[in-house]
Amino acid sequence: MAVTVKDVARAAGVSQATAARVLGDYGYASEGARRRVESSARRLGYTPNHVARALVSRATETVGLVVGDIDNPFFAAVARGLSDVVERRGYTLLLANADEDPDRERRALRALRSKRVDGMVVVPAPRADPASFADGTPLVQLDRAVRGLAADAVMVHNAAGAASAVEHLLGLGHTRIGIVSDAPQISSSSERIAGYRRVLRAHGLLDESLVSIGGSSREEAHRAALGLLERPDRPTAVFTANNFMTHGVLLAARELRLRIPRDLALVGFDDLDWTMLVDPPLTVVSQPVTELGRVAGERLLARIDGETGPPRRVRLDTRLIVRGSCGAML
Amino acid sequence: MAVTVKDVARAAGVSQATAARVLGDYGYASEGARRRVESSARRLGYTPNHVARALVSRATETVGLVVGDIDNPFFAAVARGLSDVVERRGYTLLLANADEDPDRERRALRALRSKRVDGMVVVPAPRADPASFADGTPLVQLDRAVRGLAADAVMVHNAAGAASAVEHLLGLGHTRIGIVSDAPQISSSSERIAGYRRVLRAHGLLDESLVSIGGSSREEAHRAALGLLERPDRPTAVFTANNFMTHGVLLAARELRLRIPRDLALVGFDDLDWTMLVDPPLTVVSQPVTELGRVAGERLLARIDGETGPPRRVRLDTRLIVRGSCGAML
DNA sequence: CTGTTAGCGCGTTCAG
DNA sequence: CTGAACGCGCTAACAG
Repeated sequence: MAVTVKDVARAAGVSQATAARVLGDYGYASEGARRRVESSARRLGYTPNHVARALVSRATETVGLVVGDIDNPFFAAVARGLSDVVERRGYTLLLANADEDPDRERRALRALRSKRVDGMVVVPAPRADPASFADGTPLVQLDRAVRGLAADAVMVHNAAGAASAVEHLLGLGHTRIGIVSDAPQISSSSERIAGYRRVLRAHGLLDESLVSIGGSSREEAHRAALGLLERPDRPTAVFTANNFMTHGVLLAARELRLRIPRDLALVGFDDLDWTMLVDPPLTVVSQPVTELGRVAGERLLARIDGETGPPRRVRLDTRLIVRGSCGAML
Repeated sequence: MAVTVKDVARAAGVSQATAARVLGDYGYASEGARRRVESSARRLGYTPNHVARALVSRATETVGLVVGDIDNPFFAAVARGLSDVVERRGYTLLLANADEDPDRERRALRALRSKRVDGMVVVPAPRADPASFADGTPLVQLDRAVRGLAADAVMVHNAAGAASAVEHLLGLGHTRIGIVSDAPQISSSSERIAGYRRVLRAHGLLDESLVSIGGSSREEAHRAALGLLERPDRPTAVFTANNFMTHGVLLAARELRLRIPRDLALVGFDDLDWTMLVDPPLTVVSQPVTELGRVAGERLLARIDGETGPPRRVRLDTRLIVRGSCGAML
């Protein structure tokens, strides 16, 4: 079916080596040979076989991306940023969903490794096993870092971002501030929780009964939020550690007929398309998600290009965007 | 760096062929040999080399996905559904963004072909060139179909979906119903526009000045919506042909201080996470997006498995979900 | 059951 | 500048 270099060579009346040289654009070739080869390649519809090329060059020009779920807008934006950067260099993205499950993640990593990706960026699952990453291929972690894994990582300033949210709420006069987060086994979440705790503790306002920690899905966030908000002594403000948690709180607030911001102030982590479409528009800690993917891509390309040296950790800044979900400043 | 079958064979004291047989799990091997090979494979940390395997088996166990932009929730959900189906069969997803640009699409297709994907599902760009798809590898189109391209396609009943939206509006007493859509070169959009026109024409209410057709981005949709809604004789209801258009109309309505549904009724095509979070919750024509990806995956696998026969077109149903953006029934 | 021998398609010496 | 010859890592006959 597929036409090979050999076919083209025969048609052009040259050796396979010569044809390979002009098609692969390396080594010498006379003007005449080059023209003949190129024309018969076009005529026969030659398509280079990357898998054969990869076998000898030991480079697939492919990078792997392992995320929790591409259907989560955070991961989708990351994928976009990464894809933009690596595609410009001729790489293609191999995608795998791990669903925040270490086993699926291990399998995904094994598959990518078998396919001999030139490098990979991974958003590690909670309780990920550092050993499953250990092997020669360049790796950069994104959003979270696995304990005991010596590899590049690009993340945001999670603690500072969370702190900015809590301080904003404090400045508005709130004293009972809750948090809804997913598992602290996710390093970014644990850093956000830590930032939240640090600020409240400094103000003597930390109340552990207002800390609600649950699963990673919208549904679990919804349940967690209900648990926190149904109580008579519910918090007057809530900080959510990621977009799914924000979604869950919004749903719960609606069910309990809590008006935002009058009955409940809200600051979410991560900005999304729809945060300014809801009523009131949401005050959020925005993170440069696409940029996260781009920076991870650049880091990875640098490693693929042979950069050595100790693991590098890059932190990007978050930005508090004040909209309407906390009411007006006093 | 990488340990090969030959290395394992040597360590286990058997021939390379025998080691290959147990590692590849095909052909005969005695219990003893199998054990020795497996243990040395584990000890050496053997990872099968899929690129070598693919070279001889002529199957990469990889399928390509070409979408407009993975950052669009519609495409992300499609990717998820497709990924679920093909991963279960051991395939991995190779992802490419074409940004609704035929040139980028052509390049993406060429790259995927070079990488020798076993098949691909493509959401064709507007004005896509049928010729760029023509080649042996199994292909299924998703959401839209290219004119003159004889290939499987899985789509929704676009015209019927649009009609259900317009009829809903008509039933509520609206007589000036507008539409905001992206380019009709996208077959799904043109079918939605056609459905809209058909119903209104049947009622003698079609007014071409209420038809607003623009680009595919949120920004262009926003501008188009402003153009339609700023006029004194603006429509009392709008149907939007996809989620970006819905976003644009919502933004424009807010800027013009049009209250929904009192000043403007809205039905959107495509349901999203946030449609029930906005106020009022949006009435939409919901399409089974993840299912679209799954069905495309099954179609593709069938073709990869050797199914022959004429192109098959599959249409999935949409469903009108009535929420609050059109007000109450009279 | 096992080892030997060929390739898969392409990049890469190394003589001409 | 060009061709012959070899090897990347693995699957696939085919004799033993």
